[in-house]
Amino acid sequence: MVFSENLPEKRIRRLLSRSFFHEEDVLSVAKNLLGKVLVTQFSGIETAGVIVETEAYRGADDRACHAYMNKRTKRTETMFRAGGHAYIYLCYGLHHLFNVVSGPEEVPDAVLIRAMEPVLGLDEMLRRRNLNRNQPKVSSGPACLSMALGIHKHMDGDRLWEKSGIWLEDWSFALDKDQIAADTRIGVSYAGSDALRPWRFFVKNNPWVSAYPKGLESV
DNA sequence: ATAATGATTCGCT
DNA sequence: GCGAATCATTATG
Repeated sequence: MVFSENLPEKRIRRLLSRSFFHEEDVLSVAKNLLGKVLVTQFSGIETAGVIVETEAYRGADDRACHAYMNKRTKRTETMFRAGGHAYIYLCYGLHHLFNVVSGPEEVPDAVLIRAMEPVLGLDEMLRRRNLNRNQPKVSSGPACLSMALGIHKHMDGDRLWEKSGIWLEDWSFALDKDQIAADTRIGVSYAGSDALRPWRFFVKNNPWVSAYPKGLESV
């Protein structure tokens, strides 16, 4: 499914409420975030994309999660906050990866946002990405997505339920269960058997999804 | 104080 | 496909 082909003239934009991040477990939140719109606004310039790929990370029992075994460090402290905060950290020394904290306070679960389809402020995103036309690599993959939206680790801990610099919206894009597939997460081979968990979720047949498995199983 | 290592991407080959 | 870029975080001494 491609979202930007049939954008309605009149878009009804609703800010995602705080309860969206609280009321369900991290796997459900990861699935529910598909089709939602991630928005940033800096100095009057608004940029946004429809989320098409996510990964769930669960602190309690998931070796791929930074807060595995509920490990508290300076970095993971943000994950222990209540659902709806941004968890942003530097990867490989140069990429700012964006996550949505989920669940109640003290439960260090988060959803990595891996890919989105641009729907607002494309020109600005192309500028940030140093590209001249729309294509998947504008915002396919977590580092590309962050660069397109201007996300930086200094926004770690920001509140996503308020229209400050970064927030989430519902544009009423409907997604059936059979349009969502699950696969193993990317780049977590160090996590042993937890690397096999099918905790990556993505929209089928969307060109911005960063990697497709051999078979496509609906969730 | 030192060393190892990524929830990655890009540009070549 | 491969290697480089590039550094905060973390564990260990």
